[in-house]
Amino acid sequence: MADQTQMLKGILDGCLLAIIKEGEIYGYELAAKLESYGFTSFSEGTIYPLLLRMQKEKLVATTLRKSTAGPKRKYYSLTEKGEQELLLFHQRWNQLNKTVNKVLKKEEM
Amino acid sequence: MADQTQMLKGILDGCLLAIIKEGEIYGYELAAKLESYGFTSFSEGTIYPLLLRMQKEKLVATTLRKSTAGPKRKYYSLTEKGEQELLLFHQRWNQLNKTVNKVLKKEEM
DNA sequence: TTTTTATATCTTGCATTACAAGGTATATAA
DNA sequence: TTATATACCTTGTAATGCAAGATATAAAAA
Repeated sequence: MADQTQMLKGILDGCLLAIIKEGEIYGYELAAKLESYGFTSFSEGTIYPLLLRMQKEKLVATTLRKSTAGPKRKYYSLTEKGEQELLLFHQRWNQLNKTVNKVLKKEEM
Repeated sequence: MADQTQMLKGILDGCLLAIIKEGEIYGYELAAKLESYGFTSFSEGTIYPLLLRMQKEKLVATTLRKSTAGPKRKYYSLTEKGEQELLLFHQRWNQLNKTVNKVLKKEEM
């Protein structure tokens, strides 16, 4: 049956937007931040394709900057469209949350 | 970007288990019940394959019974394994819930 | 100098799963 | 006998998390 992997579908992108909104951040750092929030460790094969997708959709803008200890970092920031998408995500998530919790609470009785 | 469709992945099956636990129910009825809980209407192309999958995994047991107004109904009930899976789903859902809400709350400040 | 290590990003291919579309069958009512 | 509501199933598609592997840079160790 479904594991955490499946549960993340359609949720991870919203979380990325939320974290990027806190301030410019680059991919490698983002992966670490997600873990610090309680997500199980993230593969780069998950993060980078997602970031590229969001860049294509113009939800995020990017800037390359030199690193002190490796190749250039690609910093992400939210666009106006990204902010709007984040708001929509909030709504979808809250709705889902409410509905699922209703189903689960009912079943406990 | 992801819509409700993607968000449901790995969540819908747990919700089905939760509803079936409330009492024996057949597929067609289940679809209606989900709507009553606040989910947007469900295609039968979503429900039936999922139920068959859960049957194969022995999470649910089935009984055919005559209907008063149509072909036979296939009633589903939880197996012992299904109950355990439901518990695991609860844990996964609560964990996800906590983590995502933490990310979203932070971003609001 | 050469090698190793940590940092940093990207690509390819796979598995899972919600869903649309279409098909079949039964019972009642018009 | 036709229409309608009920009830279930199958096939194919799209979306997306992730494993595995490739590439590149900079600092430290050998």
